[in-house]
This record gives sequence, C-alpha cells and structure tokens, in this order.
Amino acid sequence: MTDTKKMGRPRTFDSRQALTAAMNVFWAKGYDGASLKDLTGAMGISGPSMYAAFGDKRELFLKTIDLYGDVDGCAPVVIFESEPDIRLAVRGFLEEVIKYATAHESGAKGCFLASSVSASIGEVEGVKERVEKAIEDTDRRLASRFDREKENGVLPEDFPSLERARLLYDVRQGYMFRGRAGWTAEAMRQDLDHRVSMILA
Amino acid sequence: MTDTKKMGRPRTFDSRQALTAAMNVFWAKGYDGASLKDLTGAMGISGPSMYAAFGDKRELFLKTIDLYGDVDGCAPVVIFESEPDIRLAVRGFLEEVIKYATAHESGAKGCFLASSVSASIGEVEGVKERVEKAIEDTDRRLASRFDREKENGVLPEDFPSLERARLLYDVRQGYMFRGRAGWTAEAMRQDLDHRVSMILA
DNA sequence: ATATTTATGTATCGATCATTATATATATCA
DNA sequence: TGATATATATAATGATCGATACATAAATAT
Repeated sequence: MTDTKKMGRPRTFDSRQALTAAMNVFWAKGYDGASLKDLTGAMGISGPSMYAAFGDKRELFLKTIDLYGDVDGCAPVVIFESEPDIRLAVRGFLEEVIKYATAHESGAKGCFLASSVSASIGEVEGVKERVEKAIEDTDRRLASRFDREKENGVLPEDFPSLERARLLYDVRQGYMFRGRAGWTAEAMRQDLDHRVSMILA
Repeated sequence: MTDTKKMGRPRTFDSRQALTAAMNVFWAKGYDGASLKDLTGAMGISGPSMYAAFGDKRELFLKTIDLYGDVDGCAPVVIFESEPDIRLAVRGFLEEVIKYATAHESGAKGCFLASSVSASIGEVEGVKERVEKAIEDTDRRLASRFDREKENGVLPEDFPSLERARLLYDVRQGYMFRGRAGWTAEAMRQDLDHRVSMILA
C-alpha cells in the first residue's frame, strides 16, 4: 500500500527541498511580502506545479510552518533533551538559539515563527493555532526535562519546572528578536552565564 | 517663527490621529498586508492627502514606528520608572506588558515592533535601525532604574543591572509573543510573582 | 499500441497594488 | 480683489498580484 508506483508523469523536484526553499523566502519576506514569483523562483518550479503540489499560497505557508516545527524550531530543544548535564543542556539550548538567531543558512535572521509567521496571525487562517501549539509543545518539552532532573534529585523538589520552562522559552524569543534586529552572537553570549544561572537558580 | 499662519488650504485632519490609525492597520496586517486602501480608509483621508502629508508608504510606516516608540511601547517603561517601590515597579511593568499584549485598543495583539515591524526587517529600509535603537534604548532605561536603586541601597551593590534589564525586556517580548498567539492575560499572570522574584533575586 | 493519469511550461486572466495627473476647493499674501 | 499656495477629491496610470486554461510531456494500466 505504501510504495506502489504511481501513475502519470513523476515529479521532477523534491517536495521537501522545495518546501524548505519556500520557508526561507517566507522567513525573509513575510507572508504578504513573498510573491508567488519569489516563491516558485526559489523553489525552482513553476506556478502550476506549486499549486498542484501544495494547494495555494496559504496552504504552502502553513506547510512551511509545520516544517519549521519539525526541523529548525526543534534543534535547540533536541540539544536540551539530549545533553545529560542539565546545566550544559540549558547552556547548549541557548547557544543553539543564539546560533540560529544570528546565522541561519537562509540568510534570514531570528525566529521564523516570531519574526514572520506571527505577523500573519489574524490575517491568515490557521496560523494562530499552529503558533499557539508550537509554544505549548515547547513549554511542555522543556518542563518535562526539568521534571526528569527533579526525579533524579539533580534539581530540588520545589523547582518550578513549568515556570522555568516558560522563562527559558521567552528568553529564546528575546534572543531571536535581538538577532532579527541585528545583534551579534557575541553580544548575546555576554548574558549566557547569567541566564543559565537564573534558569537553574 | 513657530506659529505663523500657513498659506493655502488648511489640513482637515489631525496628522497624529491619522498616524495612529495607520499604525493600527500596520499592526494588524503587517507592512505588505496593509494596502493603501486599508490605510487611507482607516486614516479617513484620501490617497493624495496621505502622500502629501507623509511621503509614501514606507515613510508612513517608519513614522508609525517612531510614534509607537513615543507612546505605546513606552507605557510599561514609564510605569517602571515612576513607581517608587522597585518590586512594584517590576510588577507594574509586567502587568502593563500583559495588558498591552492581550488587549490593545487597536484590536491587534502583541508588540507592534516584535509582531509586525520585525517581519519587515531586511525588506523595508530604515526599519532595522529603528528596532535596534528601540531595544537598546529600553534596555538602557530599565538598567538605569536598577542602578538608581543600587545607589539608594535598595538593591545590593553587585546587582547586575544591565543583565536583569535585558532579561526583563526579553520577558516582555515573550509575553508579547504569547499574546499574539492568543494567550490570555490570566494565563500570563500565573507566572507574574515568579518572574518578579527572578528579576530581583 | 492505446488509454489513462499526472506533471510541466507558456501564456494569460481579472483584481489589486502603490503612485500620480488633473481639476477643484480653501486658505493667506499683496 | 486678484494672485499665490496648499489641500482635497476623482480618476486613471503601469506594474504586479495570486491563480488558471491550455497544450504538451512522461509515466503506468490494460
């Protein structure tokens, strides 16, 4: 059922690659600022191919948001979850955030959700729900790592996991915003030690 | 030299009011999403009047950013600076942020700079510099209040004013982002006590 | 081989975009 | 009272917007 050969002329492009290219355009120019010409140009396909593969501009946009959640937005969280030492985990999370905030391969800076997607909330249907979910998912994943450390006795019993998780996420947003505004990674790293201590205090 | 009557037909609209209306449109729809029709409609003037008074769309946008810095973006900072008790000042700052994040009179939610303006960075010339300046100005104003409390002996000598100021600002950004995504004021206020303590710890 | 199905490329649709001529209205200046 | 200067309203500019018709190409199905 899964890999039966499909009929008809096969795709000449990789839809994941095309979606990534589209995301980068939306990231840099925003939803309205990204024209179909910009998008299909970067994706390397023609207009009709885009419509056939992804629906329309809005659906393409929503798919790039999902892609971001699966890949880019996830990277710092993955580091946070995989680094055994909790202090290094927090530090690694923030270092990755700073890296992404200042030097994404797309050329765009900051957080795709916070910088570009959030501007389209209220204008493009389906965006708000996705952003809300992304926030809550991340809050929960971060908090659950803190909970794990409490069970292991690394963090004290009264450690406020959810509050610190939310704070960590908001610190992330702050870095992303500063990155978008042109702050350098070096400038942001000045606060790193201080913030790691605050989160774990 | 200042109040000599001007020649020609006088303006029939208040340019500050018109600018506020334009800001609210940009706030809700973003730079590209806001059409001249949307803008002039909300401003209550016709196209040529807008061009005569403000230049073009880009210049109008930049002027609304400056207006935001003078009024809306400033409100929490003013509270922070004027409340004598430092703990109440921090709390008042965050409460005002939450208020703005969830219920701005324009109907738009979140921070104009973070939600709408930042999406146009890299696309609209002159925006990046203004955002960068707004961040640094606010960081500095917040830090200077902390410094004042250190001089008065209310805060300890080793209190890291600038780091806490930046953290406070980033917490602000986090709240604004959550507000944009639909979070309620009530949900945000749950972290209030915790965050005030973190900032002043 | 022929039919069917899907993808692609070109060319184009009406709508809307930001911007501006043009003409008219309303003020001060001489 | 003209003459000048500024603001307004209507209408139209070329450009670009998102989206599609159409014919053609390339695969599987029978």
